Amino acid sequence: MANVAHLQEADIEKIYLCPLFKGVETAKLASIIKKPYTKVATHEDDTVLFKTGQKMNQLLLVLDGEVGVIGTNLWNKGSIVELLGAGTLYGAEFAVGADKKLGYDICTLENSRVLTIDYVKLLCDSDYRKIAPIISENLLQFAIARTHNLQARIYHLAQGSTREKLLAYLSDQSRQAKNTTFQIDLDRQDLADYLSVERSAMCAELSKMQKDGLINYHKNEFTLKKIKK
Amino acid sequence: MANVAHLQEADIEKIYLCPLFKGVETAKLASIIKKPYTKVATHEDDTVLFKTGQKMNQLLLVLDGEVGVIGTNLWNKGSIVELLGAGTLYGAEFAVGADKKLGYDICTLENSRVLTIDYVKLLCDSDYRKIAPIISENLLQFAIARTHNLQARIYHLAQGSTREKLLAYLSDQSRQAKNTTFQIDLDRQDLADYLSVERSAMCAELSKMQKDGLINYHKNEFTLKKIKK
DNA sequence: TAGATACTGTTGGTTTTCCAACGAAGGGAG
DNA sequence: CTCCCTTCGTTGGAAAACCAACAGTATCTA
Repeated sequence: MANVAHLQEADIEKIYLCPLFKGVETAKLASIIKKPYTKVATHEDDTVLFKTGQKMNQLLLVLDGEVGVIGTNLWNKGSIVELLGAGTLYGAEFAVGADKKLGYDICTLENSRVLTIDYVKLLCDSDYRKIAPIISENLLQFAIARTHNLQARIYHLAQGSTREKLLAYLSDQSRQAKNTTFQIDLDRQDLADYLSVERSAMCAELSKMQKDGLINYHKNEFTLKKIKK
Repeated sequence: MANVAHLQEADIEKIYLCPLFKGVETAKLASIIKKPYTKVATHEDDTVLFKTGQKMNQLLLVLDGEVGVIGTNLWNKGSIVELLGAGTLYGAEFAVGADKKLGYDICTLENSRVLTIDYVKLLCDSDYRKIAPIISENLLQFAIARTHNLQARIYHLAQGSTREKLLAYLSDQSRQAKNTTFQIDLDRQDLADYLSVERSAMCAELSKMQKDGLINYHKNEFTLKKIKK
């Protein structure tokens, strides 16, 4: 059950930090998030915010808690496609283009506070129009960054075995860090979820890979032992 | 070894059909593809066109043949992330934004004819500037459509078992067709590649699913037997 | 310091997938 | 029609992943 809530100081910060709003004057942004088409609400865990097939006409910013993007097949079996933690903005893609039908359920995974912006109304707002060019540009950057992230995950997920998934993921992390030694953000469970494998099996595979001399690791620090060719 | 080639009548058609150029006057488009920064070349199969880590400064349109996007890990093991068949445009994402580093190899999988547009030069062309607003808008649409496709594939790939992958994929196809009976575009091998499973194992699983009363199929026509709940 | 609470690593039995090989069912082409 | 070639389905042994249960380690708090 949703309850109307109010913006707190820390929330404003999260809004400003959204890539979509980068470069927008804070005063102008502040005026928008005080309009009536912007709402903040608290939801219990396991609350469905938007349902598959429905028209998506809201931007959604998670202020606290965790929200999941859930794919559901015709036999009503659901699975988490993406996690939206605090500070994550979702739905910007739907603000543009003809097909605004949502392909997933959006559902709270914990008690959460969520800000929503009705962008049909937003687009009509004359205050918005002043910052629209910046946001349009940001939206393009945002969409493109997203395609890169999604394509990377596809590369990782499409590998046949757990070992190959790990090697693909770790290789990309190493490239990003420009170093064969680097830290990763995810803990074992989150990494297993990201790669869609069992945590325990993944741990075992990491052990083997270390024994086989491919990698070294301790906690979240990994070193890749590239073979000369 | 790349050979310079020339545009044929059928090629022009493929260019016009690119979503990126939708709504652009054909005459204006024709003038651009005759500029020196647009090139057509034939390549033997297994030719690397662009390499991981290199700066991507070209749009790439496959005119004939097949080109693969290949992820390669630090141990030089490669795997196909995406297939680019005839008519496919690749690289538009890289024309915008700061990080233009390519994360994959682009490599021909057959003898292919490929058109490339150097977009650094393209962006400077005064003829291009006249159509730039349309292309910018198209690019945004293109990027967004791409995020939807990629997210869908992630949903399918992230399923734990072959059966679940198939159910997720078929459910989405059914939704698109707005019908529980529908045809799919992919043959068995392509579907198995898309879902990253073995073809034979997938065939066996389809059989079982039919025996279990979940689906019916014949060749590429499937019917989903949704359970009432 | 002791206890509670994550997070990580290990192990063994069960299930699923891979893999290679083969048989069956369709199309063309000669 | 027959032959060739491609696609689709089946099968059985080998390999890998799942799963549950448990042991080790670090951190935090009382």
